[in-house]
Amino acid sequence: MEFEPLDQYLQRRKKLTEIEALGHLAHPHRFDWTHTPRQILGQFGDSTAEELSAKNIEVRVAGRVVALRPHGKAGFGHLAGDGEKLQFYVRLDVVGENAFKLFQLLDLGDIVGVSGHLFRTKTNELTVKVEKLQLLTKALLPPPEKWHGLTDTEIRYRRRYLDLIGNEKAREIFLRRAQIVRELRRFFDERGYVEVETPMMHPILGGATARPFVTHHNTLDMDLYLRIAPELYLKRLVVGGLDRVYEINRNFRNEGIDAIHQPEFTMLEFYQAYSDGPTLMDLTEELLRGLAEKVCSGRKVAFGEREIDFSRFERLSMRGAIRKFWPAEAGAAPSVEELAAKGGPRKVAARYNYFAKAKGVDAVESDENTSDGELIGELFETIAEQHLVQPTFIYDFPVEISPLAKRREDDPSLAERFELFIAGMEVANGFSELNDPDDQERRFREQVEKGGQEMPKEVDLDYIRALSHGLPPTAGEGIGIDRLVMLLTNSHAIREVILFPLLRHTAEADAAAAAGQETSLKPPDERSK
RNA sequence: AGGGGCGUAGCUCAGUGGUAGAGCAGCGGCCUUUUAAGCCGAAGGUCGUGGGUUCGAUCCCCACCGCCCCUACCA
Repeated sequence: MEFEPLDQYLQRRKKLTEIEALGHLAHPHRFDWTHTPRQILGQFGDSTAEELSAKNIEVRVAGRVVALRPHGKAGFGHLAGDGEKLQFYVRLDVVGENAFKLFQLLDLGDIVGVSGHLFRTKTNELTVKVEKLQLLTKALLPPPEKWHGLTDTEIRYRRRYLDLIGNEKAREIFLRRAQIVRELRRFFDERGYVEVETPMMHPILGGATARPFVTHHNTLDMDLYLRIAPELYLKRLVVGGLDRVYEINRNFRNEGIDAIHQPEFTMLEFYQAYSDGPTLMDLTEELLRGLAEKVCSGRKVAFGEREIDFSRFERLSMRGAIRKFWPAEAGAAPSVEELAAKGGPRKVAARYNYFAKAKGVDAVESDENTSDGELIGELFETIAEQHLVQPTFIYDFPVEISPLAKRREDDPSLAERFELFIAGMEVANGFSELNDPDDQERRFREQVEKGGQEMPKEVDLDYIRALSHGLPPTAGEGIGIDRLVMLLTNSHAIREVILFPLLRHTAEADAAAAAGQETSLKPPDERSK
């Protein structure tokens, strides 16, 4: 196989042949290093030239060649490893003719090991004076352009390895993502939660409202859905006596792709028996504040032009948010009574839409079947959601749009549910879990009757059975990890925080398919010839 | 799906209705403390694809393809 840019690929192959002719192995098995570049800079970054020569420190260090500055019979280069760059200095009279020829045949991107003593150059840069140079791997293709890094967003996503080599920022994002996930685990582990893994392939759709991906198990001859949420399995575990559980894993939703949506995304869900929604709001605040402090070293986090302040979380009821952000030009904001009255939300929506049409902004969408509760949800999303930049909990969701949440004791039209919004994005969703099997079965049946691709086709009877065995009063919550990582890394597209985001398939793949190469996932007997 | 933007050397980008330009990378040469090393030299292009207007199109027009952004579904 040959790759573009072909001239450089062939040139590098030729150099590799020359290197082998010098007696070097193309792919040696090991290199006994003593330090990584990061460790050397960490340990000796403060040592003076005198200290270094007095201590006579010998190191063996490996990494990718990211800069080369040959000077005739000597030369400098930089070696990248472990996220740091270390300079090395090669002299013909030190390494000898053979190794110096190897140095001259090096290309940017090659992986080498150098052995030698540390010193400081004229410009006071900590440097390895190379006594022995070894090729560890030849790079047959060149690294990204050295000034601008890799800027083509498509290649950055499709060939993330190049993005990681060429763009320090990309590397930092994914290291921080790992740190965030580590802190989340620590937070829940410390509080006695058990981490579990529940099925990714579900026989019945449930746990959220979304269009699913469908797959098929051949031996069982059974259609399965890639899960849209783990919720119903996690609550089964609480029935089973795992009073505190969490899962960090992928969900799959067959919906659109944009700056804040990817078909597979990572969700943290956690459940806690003998608790309720309002308690989780406090816990969430503690969790996110602590994360910001640990990961971003402060409660105030830059996000684009704005600054997100995790020290204070606003709390607003959904109806209150509609009132608060009701535009003045649309007349008097609706009263709480009007929003709560039967048929009230429809009148309010009509009033808003009259304004929206005149003003040319988005209207509230509904039809004759839209319930009061659904209209409240629509009003909220249209009027308020975009304004929720600082961390804000919205609570008191209509029960119609909360099929798995417990009703409020004092108002059965409202669910004891909240969502957290930051920078206009929904980041978390939590509630007191509905644990009345009769009410749950009724709501499931309503969903099935309502129909649609995003609704279950059948009632999950085993889940009702589990509830019938008794789910303690429980609170649960889901937090979108990708969006959280966006906030804490100042990233404005979800693709920046997912290593290999899904993209349209490539012209390259299409060409391969056209040329008759097999790219289909169909079983062999169904493949076209 | 609709609206907007972009597509020129391997990369980052200039540019013009009259046969295409820089820096970096690559190639040859000089250079034993450089660091966006430097200097000299040569090479590199179907200007996204197809059609149209024109004496002549990379440039103007149309269509298509690809990517990005916004809007709609969605978390």
